[in-house]
Amino acid sequence: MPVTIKDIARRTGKSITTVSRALHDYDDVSAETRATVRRVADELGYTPNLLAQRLQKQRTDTLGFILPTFGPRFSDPFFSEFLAGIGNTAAEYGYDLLVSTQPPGEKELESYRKKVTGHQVDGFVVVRTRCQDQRIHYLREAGAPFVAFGRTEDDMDYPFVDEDGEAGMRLLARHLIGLGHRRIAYISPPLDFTFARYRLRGVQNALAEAGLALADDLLVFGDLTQRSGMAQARKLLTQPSPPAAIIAGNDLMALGAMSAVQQLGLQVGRDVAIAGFDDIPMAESAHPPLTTVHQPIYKIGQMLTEMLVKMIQGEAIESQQVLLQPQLMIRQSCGE
Amino acid sequence: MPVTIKDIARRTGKSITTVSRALHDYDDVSAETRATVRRVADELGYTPNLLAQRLQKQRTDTLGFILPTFGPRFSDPFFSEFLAGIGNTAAEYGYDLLVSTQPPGEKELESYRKKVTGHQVDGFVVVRTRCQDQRIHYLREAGAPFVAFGRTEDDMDYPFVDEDGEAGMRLLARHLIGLGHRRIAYISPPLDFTFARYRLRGVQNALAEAGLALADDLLVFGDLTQRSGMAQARKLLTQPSPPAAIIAGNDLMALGAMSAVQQLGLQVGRDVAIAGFDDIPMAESAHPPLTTVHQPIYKIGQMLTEMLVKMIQGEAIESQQVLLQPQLMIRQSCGE
DNA sequence: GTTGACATCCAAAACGTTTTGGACTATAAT
DNA sequence: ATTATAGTCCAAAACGTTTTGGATGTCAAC
Repeated sequence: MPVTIKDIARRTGKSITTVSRALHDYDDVSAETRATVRRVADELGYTPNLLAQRLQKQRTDTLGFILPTFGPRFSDPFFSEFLAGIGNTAAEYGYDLLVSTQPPGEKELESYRKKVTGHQVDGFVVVRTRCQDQRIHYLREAGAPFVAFGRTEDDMDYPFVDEDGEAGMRLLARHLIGLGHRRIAYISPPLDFTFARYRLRGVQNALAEAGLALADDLLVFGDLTQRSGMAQARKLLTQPSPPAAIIAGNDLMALGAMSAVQQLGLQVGRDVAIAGFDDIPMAESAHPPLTTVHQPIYKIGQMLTEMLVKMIQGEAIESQQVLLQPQLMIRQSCGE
Repeated sequence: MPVTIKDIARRTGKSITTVSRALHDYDDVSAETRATVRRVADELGYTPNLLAQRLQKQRTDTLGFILPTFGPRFSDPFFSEFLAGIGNTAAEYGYDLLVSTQPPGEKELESYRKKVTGHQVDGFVVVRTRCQDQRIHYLREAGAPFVAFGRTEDDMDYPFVDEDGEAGMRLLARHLIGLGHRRIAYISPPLDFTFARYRLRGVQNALAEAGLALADDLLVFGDLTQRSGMAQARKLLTQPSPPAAIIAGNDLMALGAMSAVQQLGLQVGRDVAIAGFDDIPMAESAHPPLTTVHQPIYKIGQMLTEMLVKMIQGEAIESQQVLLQPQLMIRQSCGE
């Protein structure tokens, strides 16, 4: 039923070779033939079978992106913005995007492998790197092109874009210290994420600089969700000697922490300072607006995709490893 | 370099036919041959070339989903949850998900067409239907399997899942009226979205029931983003006679409206009641928690995907058109 | 000793493209 | 009159599978 190149060949009386070449502007087909082939193709409503094209060309013009979903109800604004960055840029370069959702674990690597060896994608965007990241090991070993958002802790010989989370957290913690806070708590994301280690280090460093330390009872762990930010903040605030300021490892948890503060009848910014990291859109319009560290998520998606496409096309890329400098967004959640 | 069925054939001394059939458990290959083929395949690390498989089988085991992004910085928690619903369910049934981002408009339809006629996907999930939806017209005409989240206003002869937004808004508006509010404003999403019409109708009906009417100065339009919710709420509240309650057509705008209220030095729930629609995760932990209408987004993604897969596989589906009954989530943003 | 049934195998076609390596014609240069 | 040179064209191979339609051999039954 669908119209193929063969139909055009039959209709024009030309060979399929000629039709193919006419459609691709080869110069060994006369202007006249090219014109008729084009016309007939239009009349018949021909569109190439991309499967066949790809099988023949041995590339898919498709990028892979596996969304690390934790639990079924998954809703991280971080990822929708990142996805838009990748998706739009991929489209710009004529690439499609094959998206999977897959919680980290056993089957995760299998997903990557299947897509690589099954020739489903030309390359991968890896997101939210872990300290020892099997995905990166595998892709390197398999020789598949890929780029990553984030670093790893071991061998880092691969192209990535990341923001300097350590510097970001240092800025943020210094800001809080500058506001006079001494008891500063930190809600850390799980430490198997590389970014979590950098951010923790940033907090610790800034505190150490000021002669302070991150006491054990002021370091808690959340799972990046708002819910866990709320729970952990409540835990911190109902201690015998609660902190005066709480930094969360990401904005979602910070927003959760703000809820906890308010539920305890306290006022964010006056009674307790709250700060986050990421600067998701929600941060600006939260109440009060959240002090945080900006991360240009959309742009990072863009940069990564451009790098990946260039790698796939064999072009040289200027800088393989980009470390972005963070920008502090001072708003009202830490007081004036 | 990659190992093909031909390599296995050579290694085992069998034909490629036999190898293929051995790998697929046909019963016309001896147990012994099957075993050796399997062993050699494992040794060589064979994985089928999915492109070739698909070309031959004339199906792709891939579902398409085109994300209607508005503007570059796009971040709607609604979609990340929906995407997780589709993605996880698709994976469960062995389907991949091809995601594009594409603002509504000219090129949008071209995206659909290219993926359908190029045999890139077996079917589509269409989201956020419009009153006259070209996408649906096209897919119907092209005979491509698809399901939609939402209805259209004209011909509705296609499989969809939707929530009864009219009923939902009626519940919500009645609730506000029950709380004693008379001047109730509504921030509507653009009316080319079908769901926007239903929701508006729901508000109007409930008001009419109570002998009220939605005055012209109490009906404004936003673009679904938080920013526009804030702007429109500000506009409403700085009028000569501001409303006592504001309903927003979705949660994101409601959250924006809450910000506007607070920025004007008023208190949400006491001075102005605010309500939304969708019940995104953020709604529950907003401050104060947002009264809204629940919409099981993840589950809708699941249901749609299951329907679509069944359609593709030629199975009958029990109900082609599902209209979910809404559930009111009463929280604190409208007072006690 | 033919017939049928069964088990096991495989060559070739097919899916829809692109590319290779010419073939053919007409004109220009020798 | 031969040889180049362009300008057009196309048959066939290739990409890696699956499926079709037998082929071959063995064994039992008649």
